[in-house]
Amino acid sequence: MESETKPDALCCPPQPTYPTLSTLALEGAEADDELAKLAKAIGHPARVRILRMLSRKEARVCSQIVDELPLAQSTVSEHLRILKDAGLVRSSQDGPRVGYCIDFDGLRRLKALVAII
Amino acid sequence: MESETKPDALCCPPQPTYPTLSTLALEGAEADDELAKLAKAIGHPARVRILRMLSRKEARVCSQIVDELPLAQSTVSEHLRILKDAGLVRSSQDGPRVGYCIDFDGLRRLKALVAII
DNA sequence: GCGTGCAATCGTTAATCGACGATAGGCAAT
DNA sequence: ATTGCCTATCGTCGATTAACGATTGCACGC
Repeated sequence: MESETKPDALCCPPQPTYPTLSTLALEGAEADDELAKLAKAIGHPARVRILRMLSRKEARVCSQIVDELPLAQSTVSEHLRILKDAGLVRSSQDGPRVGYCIDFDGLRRLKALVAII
Repeated sequence: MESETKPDALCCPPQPTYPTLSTLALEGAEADDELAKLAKAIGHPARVRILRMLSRKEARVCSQIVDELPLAQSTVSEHLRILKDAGLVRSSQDGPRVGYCIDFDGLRRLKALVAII
């Protein structure tokens, strides 16, 4: 996998200083595919709940998220993987635990793409 | 089906004067489910393309949409049904044809729900 | 009434998703 | 090194999705 490895006091590293966000297209076939991919990632109630949890900073460690949801640990892990693949969530190792947080770049991108529909 | 039936010069009737939009919750389990449902509806490139088409008023009649996409008529009809079920699209009969247009209430709702994540 | 053209529905198939239990891997104490 | 905890991955199963061709159902012109 391509995870981050640097631990952090609370959660993930301070975002790699948003790369090429402003140069990305908001329209066209590529943007359509990108929006579809992001939307698909939040197209499940459990994943919306996880995103909301993280955005309130209510829960960050995987086990906390598992406790909040009526789902098996493996299922939650899979939802987290989907959110991570979509670029909406970041993770960091913190000893034996894994901290999760919002990927604000991805979320901003989603909001921008939705806003201009 | 529960379609609209009143034809209109170009497309759909002038939106039934947005009902309870401002009283709907933006958070909580119901809002999560609602967002997931809306996001799922646009979680496919073809449906994003259709929404964009309609928002530009580039194509409104079903056959036009079919012509713009590399998909069979039945497949496009299914995508339109999904968008309609989600409340993102409206339809109106115009003789033997069917006009489609954005449901601005639904789209606004989607944008609002995404914006506050 | 009768064909014609357009769109929705049906029926099928392959692929993907969602969920789970079981297993494997990694890290920190012991 | 061994143990114990936490998370990711694997394997499986049923449900859902996406796509298509074929069929049905309408609304109009003739």
